[in-house]
Amino acid sequence: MSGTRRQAPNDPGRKDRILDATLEVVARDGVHGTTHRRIAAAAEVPLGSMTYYFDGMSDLLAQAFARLADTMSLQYRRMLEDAADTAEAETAVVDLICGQAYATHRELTLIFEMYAYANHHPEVRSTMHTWLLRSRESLGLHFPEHVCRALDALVEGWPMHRSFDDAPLDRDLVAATVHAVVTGLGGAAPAGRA
Amino acid sequence: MSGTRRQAPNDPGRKDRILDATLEVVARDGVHGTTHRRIAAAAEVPLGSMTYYFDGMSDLLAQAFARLADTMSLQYRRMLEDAADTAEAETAVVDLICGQAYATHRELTLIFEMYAYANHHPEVRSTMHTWLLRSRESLGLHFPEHVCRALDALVEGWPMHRSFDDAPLDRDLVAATVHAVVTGLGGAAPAGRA
DNA sequence: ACCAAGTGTGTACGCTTGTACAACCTTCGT
DNA sequence: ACGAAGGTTGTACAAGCGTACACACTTGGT
Repeated sequence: MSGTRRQAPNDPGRKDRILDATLEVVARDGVHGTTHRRIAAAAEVPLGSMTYYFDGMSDLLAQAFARLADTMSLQYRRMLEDAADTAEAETAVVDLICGQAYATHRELTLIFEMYAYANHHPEVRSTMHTWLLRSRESLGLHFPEHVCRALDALVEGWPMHRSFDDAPLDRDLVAATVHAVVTGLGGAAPAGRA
Repeated sequence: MSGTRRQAPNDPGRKDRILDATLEVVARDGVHGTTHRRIAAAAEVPLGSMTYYFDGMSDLLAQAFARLADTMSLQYRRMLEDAADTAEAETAVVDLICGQAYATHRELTLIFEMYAYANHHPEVRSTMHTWLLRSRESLGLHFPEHVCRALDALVEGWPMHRSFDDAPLDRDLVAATVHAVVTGLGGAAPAGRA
């Protein structure tokens, strides 16, 4: 009457360690410099584990990126959940953009890699799409739909500039812009929409 | 009295054709799937030409991406030069975002690849930086500095969403957002700046 | 017509890669 | 205590890679 499972894994949690190591290598060397061997070395597991736990390189990267998307989505949502009113929500959005806690340099690098990779791998592309929807949903806790779209574009685009610009982001400018979008778009959808 | 040049190239313009082919392959297979052999096939030149014209793969990609940045910068600038007043400039920005003429799907894919690659290659990173400055300069033809920064973030971020969202971009919403940013930030810099 | 001199190329080599798999090891039910 | 079943790994291999380079070709000056 014992279950089908005869033996527990020798090293539970190893799969997760490999996924973490994958993101580490991708952040350091880019997808184009990521190999099974480097990941194995980073995770301190034998090479054979790569094919044992994952069905090839695409599968490995797909799962690693899914993990990244999940982590980021959760942070995103939490920051907006913690806001009590619209004013605090605006501040949260500014924080997301300025990246004190949200998108560190490492994470930004990973996001770039994921974007690029997603364009050539439908499975990752769909993960990306879900992430997008989740972000919008989080913003939706405080703002109307059309404002969410505009804000999310800012949250996406501005940190990217931060990544290639020497000058640090001007927090006051970001705050002013967010405020302009929120109040400027008003409560109603723009002309031409239902 | 003849110059130092003893012989003209047999096939002038081949270097450019290789660069174009490189972008073609990168757009199709991503940087991680780009090889000398595929580029050579796409450009219909022998494999030997790769090492003859370029000093390795990094050099090749760096020059190809520089070409891309140049093309895009020029389009960007032209659209803003053609605007006669601020209202037309706003429309131009909306066009840039909605991507009728500016960032096609192919170009967007290439930009993603370049972003990702730049994070691991200082030379490309600096190309990226120059591009950023040129964009801002183009916007500067019509808008004050701080507005340029906000607008450029939108031009960057929104098309990225377009790339992963099924629903087409809502032009009216984009126009309303651009207008909100331009008028909302007003003529003066936000508090806290000189 | 011919000869340098520079342009262009086919091929070969050493290396790294992804992946498979036979052998080993750990655990659990008995 | 022990066998069997499934978890785990070291190693091997074929494929594909970047790169170098000896050779062939094309051209311009005379």
